[in-house]
Parts: sequence; structure tokens; C-alpha cells
Amino acid sequence: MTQPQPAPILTFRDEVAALKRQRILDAAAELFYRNGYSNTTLDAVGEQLGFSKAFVYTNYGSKQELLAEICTLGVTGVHSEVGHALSLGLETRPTLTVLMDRYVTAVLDRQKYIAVYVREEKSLLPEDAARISLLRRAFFATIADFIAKGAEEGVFQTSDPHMAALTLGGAVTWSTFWYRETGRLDRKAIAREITRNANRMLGVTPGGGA
Amino acid sequence: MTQPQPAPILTFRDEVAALKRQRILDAAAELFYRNGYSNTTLDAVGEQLGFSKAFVYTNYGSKQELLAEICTLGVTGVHSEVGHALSLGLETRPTLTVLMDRYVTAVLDRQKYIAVYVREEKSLLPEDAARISLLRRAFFATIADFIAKGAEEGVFQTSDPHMAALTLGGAVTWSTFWYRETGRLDRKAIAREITRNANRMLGVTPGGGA
DNA sequence: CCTACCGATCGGTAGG
DNA sequence: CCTACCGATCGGTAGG
Repeated sequence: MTQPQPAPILTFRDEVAALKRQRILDAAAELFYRNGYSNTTLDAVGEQLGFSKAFVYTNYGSKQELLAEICTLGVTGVHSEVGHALSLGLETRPTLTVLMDRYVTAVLDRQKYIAVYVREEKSLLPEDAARISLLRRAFFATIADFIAKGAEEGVFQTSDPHMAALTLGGAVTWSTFWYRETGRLDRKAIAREITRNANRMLGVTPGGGA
Repeated sequence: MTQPQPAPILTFRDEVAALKRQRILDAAAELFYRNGYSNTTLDAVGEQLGFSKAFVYTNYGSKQELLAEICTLGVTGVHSEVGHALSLGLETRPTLTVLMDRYVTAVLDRQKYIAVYVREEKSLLPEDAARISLLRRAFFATIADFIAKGAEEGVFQTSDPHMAALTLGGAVTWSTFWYRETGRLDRKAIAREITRNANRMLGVTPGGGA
């Protein structure tokens, strides 16, 4: 019943390690978001978790590695969520609605990670900055391509699909700077509202069916 | 013909002082934009101008004062430009077009100042951050009020004027992060395109008269 | 995982 | 306005 099983033992070690890294990452993201990367000491990150700085260093190699992981997870997480919307096989119009809704939600779920990335890109090591920038560009390209395709189909009205994607991306990303948990609208309402704006901006009217 | 004139002498001194401060500010904004505030030394700012750090300190009291002035001028400059659009006395629809066009242009003319403000707000002294935040909110309120007024008139289609203003503000502000002088579109074209998107988003169609 | 410490950086200033 | 310097901060590590 409780026979030793090699795999679970390794898995438990990994689980503990993963839990530690996740909590350190969240504490760091919180402090970087609240006070800025350069104004946050790793002493403070350790203290936030009830440990000393040495605890942080046994789980992460450097402060810059911590920042790089925050930025990477922010971008890849959003990309993955939005990718799901595109793989649902819906028609163009409903896809826009699902995509924008998930995009906003994914960004607000990772609000601090994304805001830190936008602000602190210049504090990343050049190689990390370049790598993450490629991820970000790949994500943006999927949005821009989707809008371009819808425009070619005649479903979206736009004189410049690339600018339309930048406009929408900016509107969504900007939400990480003003969103507050205690604000007038919750994430769901914000997502719905930005999605409505996106539909109107692309000339998709509520009643306009396929 | 060259009689001593008290006023011009004082003015000349002021002109020199103003020129120095302006050049220092631009050098600092350039370096803060390129490398980040915390990663920029005042030695580097002085060197950029062919002087030592002492030159910077004889014209500005501290590094934080430099940052505060960059952020302040960015926000007040944009507010002033957009304010002009609202004081032209045009009808609501053309006002939207002029306002958005000037808004984008004003932001891109101050690209580095605005991007630095967005990124480095956490490095401002708390009192400076609070003061500039008030300026920013006042500016945003003028945009939001204009959209709300147009919605009440029935000229703009929107289910939430405040969210519409945040959406447009985000689209415009985001341009400071991707705009490059050597990009596909120049400022004029970018302003025109974002303005078109704003019109469509608010349900203002090209042919729709007063 | 902690304590104690090193070493580099850099904002700011003294003195000229 | 420059040179030379101070003093504080803090990322990172040694040793346990």
C-alpha cells in the first residue's frame, strides 16, 4: 500500500523545488511591480517570504534570472491562452470575440508580470531581452495575422491591419497599468468592454451575422 | 547703439541657463530611454554633452529632479496640445479627429519623455509621483469627459465612455514603445491611422455628417 | 538556509 | 566647471 515508488519521490522533490521557485517568483514580481526592479533588494524578496536572501540564491542564480523568468512567463502565458482561442475552429467573427476576451483576461491574470516586463526590459541581460523580444514578436504576429486574414475575407474593416493590431495590443497592455482589484469593473467586465471596442473598431457590428 | 540694457542682460543669462537645462534634459531622457533610469549614471549624462558630472549638478539638484522634470514636461506638453484641439470650437465629430491626431502627434513628439514616465514612475520621489499623477489624471479626465459628452449627444457609440477613453489612451501611449524613426509609417501616418481606428471604435463613420 | 562579509558602483560634494 | 573623494547601498558568496 505504501511501497516505495521511485518516480513519486523524485516528483516530490521537484514539487517542493517548483513550489519554492513559484513563491519566490510571485514575491519578486509583487515587489518589482510595487517598487521597481532596481529599487527592490533580494533581501526584501527573502524577507517577504520569511527567509533571508540566501534562500533566494539557493533557488535562483541571480536577480536578473528572476526578472527574466517573470518576463518570459508573462509573455508565454498570454500567448498560450490566446493560441487556444485561435485553435477552436470558430468563424472569424466569433473568434475575434473569444480571442480578445481571452487576451484581456490572460493579461490581467498576469498583470504584475506583464507590467514588470514592459517597465524593466532595459534591466534584462541583452540575451534575455533579445530572446523574450522574439517571443513577444511571435505573439504579436499571430494577432496581426488574424486581423489581416479577417480583413482579406472582408469581415474586418481596416485600412491597415498591422496598425489595428498595434492599437488593440496597446489598449490591452495598457490595462496592466491602471487595473486595480478594487476598481469599478472586474476583469470579466473589462474584458467584455475592450472586446466590444475591438469589434466596433474593426467594423463588426453586434447584429452583423456571418 | 550698444547701450547697456538691464533686461536683455538678465534675459541672456536666463537663455543660457535654459539652454543648458534643456540640453541636459534631452541627454538624460535619451539615456534613460535607451538604458533605463537606474542603469544610467550622471557621469554618462555629463559625458554625452562633453562635460563632467559636475556640469549636471550645477544645473540640476539631483538625479531625481531630472527624472521629475522629464515626466512633468511629457505630461503637461501633451495635455496642452490636446487642450488646443478642444478649444477650437468645432463640432463633436471633427473635434474627435483633430483631438486624436494631435494627441498621437504630441505623444510621439515627446516619445522618450513619455516612455520614461511610464517606465520609471516608481523611481520618482513619492511627492513628485503624486503631483505628476494628478496632472496625468486631469489630462485623462478631459479625454474621458469629451467622449462622455459625445456619447450623451448620441454622436459616439459606446457602452462605457470611461473604458473607451482608457482603450484609446492605451493605444496612443503604447506607440511610445514601438515607434521608431525608421519604421514603416511616419508620425503623420501613424496619427492618421490611430485616429481612423478611434472614429470607427466610437461608431463615427467617414460619411456620417453632423 | 543563515550570518557575516566582500567588492563594485555611483549619487552627491568639497575644494579649487 | 573639474578632480578627487566620500559614503551608502546591495548583489553575490564563503563558511558553516
